[in-house]
Amino acid sequence: MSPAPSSRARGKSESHERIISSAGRLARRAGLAAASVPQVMRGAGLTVGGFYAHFRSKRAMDAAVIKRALAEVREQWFEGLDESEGLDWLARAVKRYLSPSHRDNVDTGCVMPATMSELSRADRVTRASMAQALELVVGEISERAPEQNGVSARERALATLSLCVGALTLARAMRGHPQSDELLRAAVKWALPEPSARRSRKT
Amino acid sequence: MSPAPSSRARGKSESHERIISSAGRLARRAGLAAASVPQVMRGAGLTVGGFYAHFRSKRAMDAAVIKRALAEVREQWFEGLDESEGLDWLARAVKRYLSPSHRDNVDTGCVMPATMSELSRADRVTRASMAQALELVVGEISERAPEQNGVSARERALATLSLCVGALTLARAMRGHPQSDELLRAAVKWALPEPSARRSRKT
DNA sequence: TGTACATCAGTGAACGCGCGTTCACTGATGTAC
DNA sequence: TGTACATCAGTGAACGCGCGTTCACTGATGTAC
Repeated sequence: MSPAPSSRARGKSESHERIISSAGRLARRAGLAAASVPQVMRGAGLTVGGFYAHFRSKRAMDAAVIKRALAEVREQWFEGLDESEGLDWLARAVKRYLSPSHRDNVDTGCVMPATMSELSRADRVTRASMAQALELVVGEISERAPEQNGVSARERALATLSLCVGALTLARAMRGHPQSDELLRAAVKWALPEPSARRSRKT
Repeated sequence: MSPAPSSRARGKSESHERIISSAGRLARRAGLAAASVPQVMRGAGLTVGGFYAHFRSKRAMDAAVIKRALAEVREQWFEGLDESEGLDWLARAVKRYLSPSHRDNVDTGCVMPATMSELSRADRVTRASMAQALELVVGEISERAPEQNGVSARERALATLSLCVGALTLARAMRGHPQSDELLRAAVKWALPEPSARRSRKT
């Protein structure tokens, strides 16, 4: 009557997981449009035909993938910085986000630089999925970001996120040109005014 | 021997112009990938077959379109702000760039939010075309941007551009949600610290 | 315990579509004599 | 001035390809008796 999840059902949810993770990898590398159904399924070790047992449409998968990938963005912002607080936490998070290694590590890095343009043109479901996930990121950053000179923690979180996403996207587009590194350094400096400048030797 | 440009030649360069401008419009609205050869030619009042008399390939057109569209970005940053200088100039430029009307006016606005993700994955020619055009924008903003608290004019130009592009892209993706306006306001505030905050009532 | 049937995750071929690119052509314009 | 030829911007049909989606099917697993 209430059948426990059979091993078959577990098999399916494992496949579902592999599909989403394959799609996330492709979306980070080449955008949502390049995460095509055949490519995604091949990346998951499956064949095209099985796709529609997992998602109603390609768009439905897009929405799910973005929700997942933005949850991973949130994890990455907080990962390994548990012991720090306030400006110290923000400085470490921003410097990590705007590092050359994050710029060069497209496959496992933040999904936003690779997909924001597409997302701004996506259907309502995908964008709602994104707005909700992004609000979680902003909310959690706000709880830790210090206010400064009449800028609230939430305003600062929104501005810092914009600055970080913009700078990383531009830096990736300029990859191979000297302006790319220069841009990352300038963005870090602007995200973290005076106080961190005093002890920036540490980085 | 040196035949003056005939009316036929003028006809061709006019077509060339219409093709680039059609592609620019489509790229702003839906990205470079959506600016397909048939769509671009239709928008220029021509048919597919004629395309390859104007460009060697779709990629070659992409490079030309981005160069043109970024030159227009430069014009738009400076347009109508001739009489102002320093922080006053920067404040007006940033507020205009991060205005709700620029966010909503995708077709004629800045090309970057619509194409940066694609550009970071484009071929070397397109990216070189972009890097060169972007350097011009940054250079000209640097000449007018005021330094502040040990941040040079050039660093500030790079950071401000990153912040503006990131915020506009995110705001467009969040269009329809209250966070969209909130994000634009927070980004303006962060781009223009204390001095402009004192007289921000004017806006 | 053994047999017959139901379930259902996944397969693989097929569809119509728009893409980038090619090419034989048309027809208006410019040049030579 | 009039005629024959060359030029060349643009046309439109065709190509092979990968896309999103559908569907009849296979075959392993679970259930009933």
